Amino acid sequence: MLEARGLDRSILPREISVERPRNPEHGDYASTLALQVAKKVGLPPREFATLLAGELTRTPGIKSVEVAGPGFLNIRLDAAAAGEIARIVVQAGREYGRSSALAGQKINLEFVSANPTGPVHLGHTRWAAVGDSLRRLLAAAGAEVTSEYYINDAGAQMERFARSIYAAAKGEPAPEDGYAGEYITDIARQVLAARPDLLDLPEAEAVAVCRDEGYRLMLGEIKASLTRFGVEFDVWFSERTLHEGGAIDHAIETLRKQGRVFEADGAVWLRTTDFDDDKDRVLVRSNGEKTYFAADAAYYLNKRERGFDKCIYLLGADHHGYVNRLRAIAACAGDDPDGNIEILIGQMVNLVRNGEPVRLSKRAGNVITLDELVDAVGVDAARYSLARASTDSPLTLDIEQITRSSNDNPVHYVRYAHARIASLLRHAAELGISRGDDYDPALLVHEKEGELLRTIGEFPAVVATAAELREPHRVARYLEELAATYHRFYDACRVLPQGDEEATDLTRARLWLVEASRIVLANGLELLGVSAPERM
RNA sequence: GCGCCCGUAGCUCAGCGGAGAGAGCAGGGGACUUCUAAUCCCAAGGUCGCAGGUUCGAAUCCUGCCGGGCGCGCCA
Repeated sequence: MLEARGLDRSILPREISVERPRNPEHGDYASTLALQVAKKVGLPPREFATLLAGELTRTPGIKSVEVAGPGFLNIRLDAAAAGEIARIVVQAGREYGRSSALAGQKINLEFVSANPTGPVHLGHTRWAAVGDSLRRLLAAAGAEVTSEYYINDAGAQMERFARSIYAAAKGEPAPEDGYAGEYITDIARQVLAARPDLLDLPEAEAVAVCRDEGYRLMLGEIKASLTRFGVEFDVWFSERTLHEGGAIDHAIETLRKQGRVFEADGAVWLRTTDFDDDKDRVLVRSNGEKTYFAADAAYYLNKRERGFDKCIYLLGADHHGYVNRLRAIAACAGDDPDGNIEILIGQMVNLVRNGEPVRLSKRAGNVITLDELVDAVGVDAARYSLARASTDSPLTLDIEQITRSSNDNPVHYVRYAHARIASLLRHAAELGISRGDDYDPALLVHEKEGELLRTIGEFPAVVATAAELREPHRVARYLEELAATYHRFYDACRVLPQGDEEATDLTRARLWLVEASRIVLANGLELLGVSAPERM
């Protein structure tokens, strides 16, 4: 058609996008192609669209193509073609939604990484929920992903932690720069139980015992909390091993070879200002101590040496000042700061209780911890509530609301859809009705059936996009839409026969659609780490 | 002062170049001899912070303001 008008195909965009319009009146698919290229073709958009429509209408499976508005192409499939998606979903089962969009990428995904000096609190919990979903998403998109927790067990905070436990063991208040909170007292009690001789030891030795035992106990508690939350880490990486194994010296050497290391004022610096950082960073202090930043650099280089093409960091907004310096580490090492390293910043989680904002402080004793949140609302509601919001926005959770009523959480709406399907399928089994092998999609002509088919067909694209953009909340929002579409279908279309009626071909066709819907709901919830119940 | 993020319905938040701007909750009115009414339907609710610009088209991109959050150590 283009050639007939003396035009070259190069006027077409590299990718022709066909999208699913929000408004069902705009067809099963819609394209803005005519609007985009009409000017180059030299025709009014509507006229060009009409030509395209004529071509498309001759394509098998397409029922109609109409031109709307300024030149939109609204495409409708015939029922048989549209219904094929249910067969695809049922046959793919748990695999439906997986893709190879990110195949070949070896990704290191680091998140939570809470200091082993206190319990996992709410800010970390947001990352636990989002990070673990992201891990599942990246894997579903075909990436080879390793989840990793960086344990900051080498700095001065470990010393403050140890002295805080020691003070508690002696029944004294926490040191001024120490950690307060009941968990310190609990740990002190456990340390005393394990080492009844603790208070008889020389102070330096006792503090060392408190540090080692406290660390072991605290890390165990953190792991237990995360495991209970359904979050798995492939690697628990100790900062201390970087110091002890000479990795920091090795890193400094590597950076020095790149010509980015210099000495000034008796300290060793990395010239991060070569790459967008506000100021250069100290690697080795004038007193000979290596900085936390030096460990960060060594850690990044260690990941790269372990073969990861892409190192993703999930950090809280209170650490966003680290973004440029971390990127600068990669750049100083000769890596691509836009490719080998990727830093995601999540905004704060605020809590409201009785109308009063609850401030979060790790030092204070009244922090909301992961365990407390889970005790209050359960794993499913907690994970879902945290994962359904974009991490770009600060999130306010109302403790009273999510504690008070489970119905206030969209997670129940989605899970209920799954339970409702499971119930229907049980009922079908009791009646001896099965969907059979002969699926006739042409029978699914009801408007609500069409909407449901279109929605389940979107799932793979949602998963791939969510993985590429690192935005798990897209999956949650999609599931809410799918659940709503299913509930509307259920309301409008009777599936099983009533009374003395016999099962028909339509009954069986709808059972295919119902099973396909169940599969997509289950696969989507799995990506969020939320359970899909058989009954509620 | 500099940097990052956010300002969309009463509240919590989606949408981030396309077609009267959406969901959940709260509040109003309907639908249960139901395959789970934990649902559905209807009505109501918005100068998409403000002002310019780019575009056939802007909540969406650019610039500048205004408001809010968080950061800017030879701390970790």
